[in-house]
Amino acid sequence: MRADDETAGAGGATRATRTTGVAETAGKDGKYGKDGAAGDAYDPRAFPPFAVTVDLAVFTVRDARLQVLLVRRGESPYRGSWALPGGFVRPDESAGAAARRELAEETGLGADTVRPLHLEQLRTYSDPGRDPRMRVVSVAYAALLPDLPEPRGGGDAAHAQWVPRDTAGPLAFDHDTILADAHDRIGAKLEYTCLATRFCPAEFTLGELQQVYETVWGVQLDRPNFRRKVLATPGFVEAVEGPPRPTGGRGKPAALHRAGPASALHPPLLRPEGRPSP
Amino acid sequence: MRADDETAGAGGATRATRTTGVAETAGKDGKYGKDGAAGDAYDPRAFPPFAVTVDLAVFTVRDARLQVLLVRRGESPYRGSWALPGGFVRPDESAGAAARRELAEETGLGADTVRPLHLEQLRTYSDPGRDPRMRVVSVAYAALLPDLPEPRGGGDAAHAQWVPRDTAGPLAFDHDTILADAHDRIGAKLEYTCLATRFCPAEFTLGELQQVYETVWGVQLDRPNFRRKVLATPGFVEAVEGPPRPTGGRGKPAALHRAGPASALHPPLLRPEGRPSP
DNA sequence: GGAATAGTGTCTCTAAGACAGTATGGT
DNA sequence: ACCATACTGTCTTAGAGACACTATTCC
Repeated sequence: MRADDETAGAGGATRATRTTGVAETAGKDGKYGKDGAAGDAYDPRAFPPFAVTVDLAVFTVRDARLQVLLVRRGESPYRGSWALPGGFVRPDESAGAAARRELAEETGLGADTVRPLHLEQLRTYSDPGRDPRMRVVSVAYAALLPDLPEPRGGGDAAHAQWVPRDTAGPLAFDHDTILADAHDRIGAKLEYTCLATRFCPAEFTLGELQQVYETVWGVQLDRPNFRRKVLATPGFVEAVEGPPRPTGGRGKPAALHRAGPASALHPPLLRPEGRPSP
Repeated sequence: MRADDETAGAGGATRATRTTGVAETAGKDGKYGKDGAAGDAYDPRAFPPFAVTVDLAVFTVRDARLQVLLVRRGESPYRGSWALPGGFVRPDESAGAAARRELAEETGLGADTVRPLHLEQLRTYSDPGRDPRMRVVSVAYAALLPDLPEPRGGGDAAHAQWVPRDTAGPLAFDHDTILADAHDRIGAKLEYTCLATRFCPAEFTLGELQQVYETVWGVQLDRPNFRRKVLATPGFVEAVEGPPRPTGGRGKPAALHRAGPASALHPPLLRPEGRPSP
């Protein structure tokens, strides 16, 4: 598990710009919304101004590898570097809505396709020095996609691209940290939730589901035991009637399943070796 | 487990004010820091302005009850209501640093006392309608305190007060949700981390540690089994040499322990009944 | 002695790890 | 024929639940 607070933010503090004296005053004793020293009249300028963005760590499993959606930056700083997709939160939407909107834009998928996808708020990155130009607070989200037929549509999203997670080189800003946190979180959630099915299409084989676990965790699992565990967990998967599906040419075709109604796994499906993060 | 995205933020959208056309433009195609349509020159006003605050869910176990630190609001809206302590993030500090600063201010504890305390970022609340006056994005933190000798110091913090978690009535803003999320998260983290020792003083008995689990989870645990599990987990607790401590008058004095170097529990200490949240 | 809490020991049962063996498809 | 994958079954072991029992203190 990753250490998870950025409390020691003092390192970036000297570098940060104090934009206005007004802001400083508000932070010190105005304390908007918390105590009443300033009285009821509210001055919209009496708070420190921040930009709020969302950053997305979008994962899929393709070709037995964990892949992440990246964009190439077209402007400085970090011009030419890879970065996580993302953008501004608009004045009239929540961060979650912004994340879903950005996901649709960057993948080129339609709103209907994006709606049922799993979007999970990871954490918020707020170090004063994380963007050299100004104060930006970013709410990070992790998204899980099945390996969709339309890789990234044909719209504005032509610059977004799937990159294997382990070759995702140095990214812009603090996006390496965000990506690592996202990978950790997804791996941990596979243990005690039914999240893995979100990496799979509507109908999938147990081999494909096992592939998700093996790819995200980077381990090999025993097939009979995996099978037993999944089938013994009520509501994790449901058998689909009908003919089995051939598995990539070779071997016996496998029975199809779909995601069941359960969302949590009890007891959890712990990864081998005990340690939560590799 | 609690549903965890606020994607359906459209409900508050109609109520929100569009402050500037500039902001809207920035959100639509400026996309600061993501793509290069606007060129390299950066206009500090070309982003939607947000206020960023931190909210703290500060827990302790006292008198065998889970208690949370609340403040009473002195101004509208929600004047007179209880609320979570919190305040603005300053221009030169991270949200984590702001949370630690606010924790020190609200509890009246010194910076040295506050430094080693566990502060965990929960999630960020960003619904456009969550504050009726303006757009405020709040990063929520959970903090765990041992039952300290100085309940809340003697400074500005006279208005902060410990309240039993189950009687924490309707709170201001969306603080009921934040508090519920915080309780959920703390409960879940007790299962697979050594966090429980953070509720205890430097030296504690196994009975006190068990009391933490029972209080946060709201269940009864079998003492021998709890003992066996804790002692069998390497690095969870260490025996302290010296005389045992009498336990509240009655009964045999208990041996003292201190927190060990481990941070994760493998395998986890699952709560009874299987369900993650009560 | 009785009540209360600390601590030990033991039996049982669940579920995970390991792995042998069978079934059914492709080439 | 051979290989690859799907699926079944069995043995073993780690660890949790349940609970009987002993130890030490205050009243």
